[in-house]
Amino acid sequence: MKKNLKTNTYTNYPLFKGVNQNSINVIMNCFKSVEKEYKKGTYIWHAGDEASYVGIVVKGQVNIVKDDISGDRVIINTAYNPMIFGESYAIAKISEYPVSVQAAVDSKIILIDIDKLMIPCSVGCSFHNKVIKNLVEIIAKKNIKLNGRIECITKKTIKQKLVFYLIDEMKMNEKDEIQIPYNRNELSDYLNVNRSALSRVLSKLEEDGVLIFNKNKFRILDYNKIKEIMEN
Amino acid sequence: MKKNLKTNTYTNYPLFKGVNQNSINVIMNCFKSVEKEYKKGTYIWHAGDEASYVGIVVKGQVNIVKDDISGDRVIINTAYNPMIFGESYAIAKISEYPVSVQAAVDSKIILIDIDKLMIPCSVGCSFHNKVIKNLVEIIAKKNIKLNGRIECITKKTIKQKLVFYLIDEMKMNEKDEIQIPYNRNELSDYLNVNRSALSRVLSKLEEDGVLIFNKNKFRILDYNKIKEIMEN
DNA sequence: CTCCTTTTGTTGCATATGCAACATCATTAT
DNA sequence: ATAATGATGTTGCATATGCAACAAAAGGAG
Repeated sequence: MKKNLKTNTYTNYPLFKGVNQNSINVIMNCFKSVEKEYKKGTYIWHAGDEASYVGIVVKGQVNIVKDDISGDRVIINTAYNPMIFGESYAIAKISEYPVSVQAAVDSKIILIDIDKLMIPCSVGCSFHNKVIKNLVEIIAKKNIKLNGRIECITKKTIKQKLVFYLIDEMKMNEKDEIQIPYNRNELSDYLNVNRSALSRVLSKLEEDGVLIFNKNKFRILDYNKIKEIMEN
Repeated sequence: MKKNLKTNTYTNYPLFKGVNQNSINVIMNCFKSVEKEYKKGTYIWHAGDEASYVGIVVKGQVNIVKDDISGDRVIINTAYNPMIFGESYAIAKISEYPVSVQAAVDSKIILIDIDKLMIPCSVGCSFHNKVIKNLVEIIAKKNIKLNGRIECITKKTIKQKLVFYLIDEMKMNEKDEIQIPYNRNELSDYLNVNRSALSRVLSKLEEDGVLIFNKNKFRILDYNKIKEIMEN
């Protein structure tokens, strides 16, 4: 499971923005970080576990999920390379994770010890403070994303939630055809709607010529109708 | 409108945790902060405005809201003394506020210039870094609260949303009778449900002996029934 | 290829809730 | 006190969608 982290480059990771590879290597050792692989469907951690790590997605995709007593689940957020997850609990000093993290596909994750990350160390880690500053910016952005998430979920109809989500993703990727990181089941968990009801709405939208889709690829055809949907 | 800030104490504000009053006074001047009063219903800022300030609630209550094209609104969050708002946009360097902030009651707000807050100054502000660290912790906690918010909104029924919210508030206040910061209209915006439908559910819950309420005071009577509701 | 599993789409039915219109009660101003 | 305004509760109706059960399609393993 363990691996020599020095062989990888992490300069493109937001967490290490502005830090050169040599420093990252030092930091990584200083952090006592561990790289692990997770098969699709397995959990990086469960809600209720002791909050000890911040995760970096090296490969694959993880969903931050909340399962409830009645067997329902919501996908609260999704992280893929080069994103991180669990950082808020580190900073807010929460003792137990309130959410679970599950590998959506086979994934490779670096787990960093929370204490090591937050307490600047003495030797060799001159860039540690830089990392902490990066962390702050990441959290602030995630915060804003969560606001958008709430906006999406609170739309009245499935149609509106779906369209809001798709348009939002398209804006972010600056493309009018996007590939979403969810299958239907996951998308319904993300939008917080029933899967079959979602299918029904999707079929209707395609029938009405609003959009076309194939698997997890979506393209908007009629922006006027989209606008109409959102204004309704 | 303007006021000499030195006359007030701010040591109990999370933003100034660990900073003594003298330093706070220096910082406040260094920040070029302004104290303003807002009548109930007026806006501290609108979505789309240039993001220039972080707000501190000195008195009253503000709702962070998102209005959409179809005239619906969601209350994303609520801040009262001694909370702050708008800090994420400061740190994430977002140019326009995506949300509006409205005074829920007559309120007194300190507005701090974003740039002044984030860029450590040279003279006299030795505690500036401390403030920034406080800011980080605040954001992380808000992040976690937003997760809980999503969990609440995504409950299936109005009954479940309501109960989830009330129980959550009661846990936080460690009381079994609470006074919520919303009237019915605001509560419906917060839970993202129809006001009259909320009233209907409330009446039903009272009729069934699950809880009692008067205005914005709520008390749980039957925890078994509560449990049943959430497990259903 | 065939078999099995997973993913996705379809459909009938039940129902929670959005909506609108009105009633009741509380609050504030004159 | 009276009037006006706002907050809250009530109710009938329409409907979006949750749910369940099944069908169809796609993907993987042997």
